[in-house]
Amino acid sequence: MAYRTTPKMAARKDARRRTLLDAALRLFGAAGYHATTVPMIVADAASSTGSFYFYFRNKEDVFAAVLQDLAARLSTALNQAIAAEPAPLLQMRAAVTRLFLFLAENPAEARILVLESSGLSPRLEQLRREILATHVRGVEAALSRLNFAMDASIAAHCWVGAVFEAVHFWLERPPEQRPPAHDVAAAVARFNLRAIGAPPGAL
Amino acid sequence: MAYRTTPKMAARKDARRRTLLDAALRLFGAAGYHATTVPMIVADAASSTGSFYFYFRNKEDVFAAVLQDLAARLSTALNQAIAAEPAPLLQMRAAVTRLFLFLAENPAEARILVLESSGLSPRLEQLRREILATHVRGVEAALSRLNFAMDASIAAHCWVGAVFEAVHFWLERPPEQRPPAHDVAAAVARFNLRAIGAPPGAL
Amino acid sequence: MAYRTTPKMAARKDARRRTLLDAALRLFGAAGYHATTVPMIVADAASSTGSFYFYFRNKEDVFAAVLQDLAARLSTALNQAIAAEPAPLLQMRAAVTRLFLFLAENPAEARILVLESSGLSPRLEQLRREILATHVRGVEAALSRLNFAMDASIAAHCWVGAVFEAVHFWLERPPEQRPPAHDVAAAVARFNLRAIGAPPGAL
Amino acid sequence: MAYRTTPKMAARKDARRRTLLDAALRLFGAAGYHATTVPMIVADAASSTGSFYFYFRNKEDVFAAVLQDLAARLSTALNQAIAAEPAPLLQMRAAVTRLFLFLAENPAEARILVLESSGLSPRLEQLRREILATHVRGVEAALSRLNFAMDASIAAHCWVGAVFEAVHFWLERPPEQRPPAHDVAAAVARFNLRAIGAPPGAL
DNA sequence: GATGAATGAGGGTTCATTCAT
DNA sequence: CATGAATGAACCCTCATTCAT
Repeated sequence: MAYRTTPKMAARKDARRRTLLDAALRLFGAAGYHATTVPMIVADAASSTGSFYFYFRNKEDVFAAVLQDLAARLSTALNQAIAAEPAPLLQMRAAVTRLFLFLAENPAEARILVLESSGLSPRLEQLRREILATHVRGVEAALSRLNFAMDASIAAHCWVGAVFEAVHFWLERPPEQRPPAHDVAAAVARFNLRAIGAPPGAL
Repeated sequence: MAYRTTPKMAARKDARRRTLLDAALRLFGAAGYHATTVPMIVADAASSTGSFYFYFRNKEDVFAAVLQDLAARLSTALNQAIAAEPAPLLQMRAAVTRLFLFLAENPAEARILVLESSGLSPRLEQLRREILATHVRGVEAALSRLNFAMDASIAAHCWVGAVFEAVHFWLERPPEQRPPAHDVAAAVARFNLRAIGAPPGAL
Repeated sequence: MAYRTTPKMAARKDARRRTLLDAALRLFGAAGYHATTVPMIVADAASSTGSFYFYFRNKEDVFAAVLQDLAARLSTALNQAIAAEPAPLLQMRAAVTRLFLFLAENPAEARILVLESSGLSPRLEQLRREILATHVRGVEAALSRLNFAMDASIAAHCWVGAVFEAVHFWLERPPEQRPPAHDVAAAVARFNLRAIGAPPGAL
Repeated sequence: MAYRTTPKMAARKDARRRTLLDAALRLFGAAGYHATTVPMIVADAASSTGSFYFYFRNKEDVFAAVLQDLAARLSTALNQAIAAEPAPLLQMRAAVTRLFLFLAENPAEARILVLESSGLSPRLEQLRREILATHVRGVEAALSRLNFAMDASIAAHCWVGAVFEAVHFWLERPPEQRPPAHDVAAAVARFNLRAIGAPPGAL
């Protein structure tokens, strides 16, 4: 009846968990889910198998945690970008741009979200799609409000698909050959805005 | 009496290879690359492990063969669709529509191209990008000829990304909830044509 | 102000040990040695791993402690039962009956003694045999005194084996299908007494 | 269309399976289920992990196979012994004797059947008990036919328990200190026959 | 060419035990 | 004395690949 859990210990615990999570993000992003092994994560985090399974139920669980962490950060970034703009069309443009830039600046996150589709468990695939779906729904809602003549749901998916493929293309090129991210983001935004029938003045 | 290789034997050989290839396509499309094992393919093709490794170097090799076979069929389909149209814009619309329909009608192929072939080995990734790039270059060339003001390369990627994501979305819904494939294909075509600045009359 | 070890503290210490011991008994009895983990015991006792290893050397050690505790209680029960009877044959009957009833009334103890403590480490096996041997020797001594014509050692083992197997059989049936414990105990006693040649009048 | 499975290959296959099975029997008998690992079995059989899992679904499966093999051999031995005797009581005596001798001559089998009770999976425990139960039912049926005044079911369990404990006791002694197996078997038989009220002349 | 038994590296995971706080 | 985070050895099992027949 003496030693309680101190705040310092809790901080250590959180730090260790973060270390593992960061290593997982890095490796999942670089090698994909299947090629990343628990021993690899553990080594990269300078931790141990035991610790890993102390903080996460299993490999699937870390991936889910990585995904959720990523979703939260992406969501924050997008909301900030949107909130900074006054009008709907400007908000949509800001959203595309920010999404592109977020992924361009965070390649690990981008690879996980955009191309790590292969053979995840239903639960993980569901989680990954949910992140996209959240974004798609946001676009869809905006499109509906804008009242252009089109199927908002389909257009929203095309919209997101266009961004992802553009990011993928940009990321797969060697860094020194990449055009400035901002320029590409702007071009993608123009593509999408024109696609939904935005007036030329809005581009 | 020594046997020489007769044409009939060569046909047999090709048939066996095809059987394995078809089984692989089916299984990769249904379960994904990682969840499909060589024993599964072999069982599905009513063949044997030994035969498998006679016809293919390894598991990655069948996947590549499946991808290439798929690419050839897709390319044929697209070229036919394009050749049937007189004007550039009509051709581009036909290409989008045909691409969407081809994938919607061949879910195994779609899953392989859109979902499964990401995040695999560099060689496979390369192959997949090649297939995509072929299509993208076609779009890019057409866009350049149309002479609209835009970065043709980026637009081409957005264009393809829009189709893929739309297909993915369409395929992941339960069949009874899917809107008619033709309608969605048309909507996607409109999205893309508008995005590249096609005159409203062309939609 | 330095604290000295007070009697109250010693009591606390013993209490904590007992809590762990009781939890271990419960779990070993319910799930068996291998399926019971140290974390499980610790959780059941609302204690901690650290405490566990303060009071016991290791997992094997708790099991040994559980066995010894059990042996002491069983021994007390048997001695009481025997002391209450005037004549040797009556005492032997009382011993069988009490043994059966003790195990029937304490299923956790029974499973540990009859089922679980076999096939473990030599040290544990040794301990279990010791407990059994104590009882066997009692029977053997009684048999020798009775002077019947037989190998007392072998008969003593058969005697104990008969009781254990009968208990096992009784315990493995669903509670609602079990005959009254007293009846079975009496039947087993008759079996054993007849086996050692007790006169029919003694049954 | 040429090489079929030859008888020679089938024989090899059976031999390999037997090798693994024998190694498993040996090790399970010596160390128990939990202390025996698949690597140990594989090493003892001079085989490989892959082969092991080619012939058996998993570790539990080998144990089941060992148990079934053992049950068949024991059953054969007992049936032969019984068939050789003309009268019921003589048959029962022969059964006890043979059971004892079988276990005394096959220590690995004995340890598996008699004391490897600890913590097996329900399925395995069920299988093990079923072997005993078969024997118990045989005894029970015989007792019922003899029409002695007793609960045949309980007596049958005591009967088997007596044999097992006697075997266990005999086996745990160093070989040079063991009394002749035949003498002990005879003593156990006398114990059991007397227990069921056989007339003194039958002993 | 065809077959399928054999291999073994390597993956995910558990859990008894230790030790800094 | 109490706590629980940290460790890592060892387990069971899968599956791509090889090779004798």
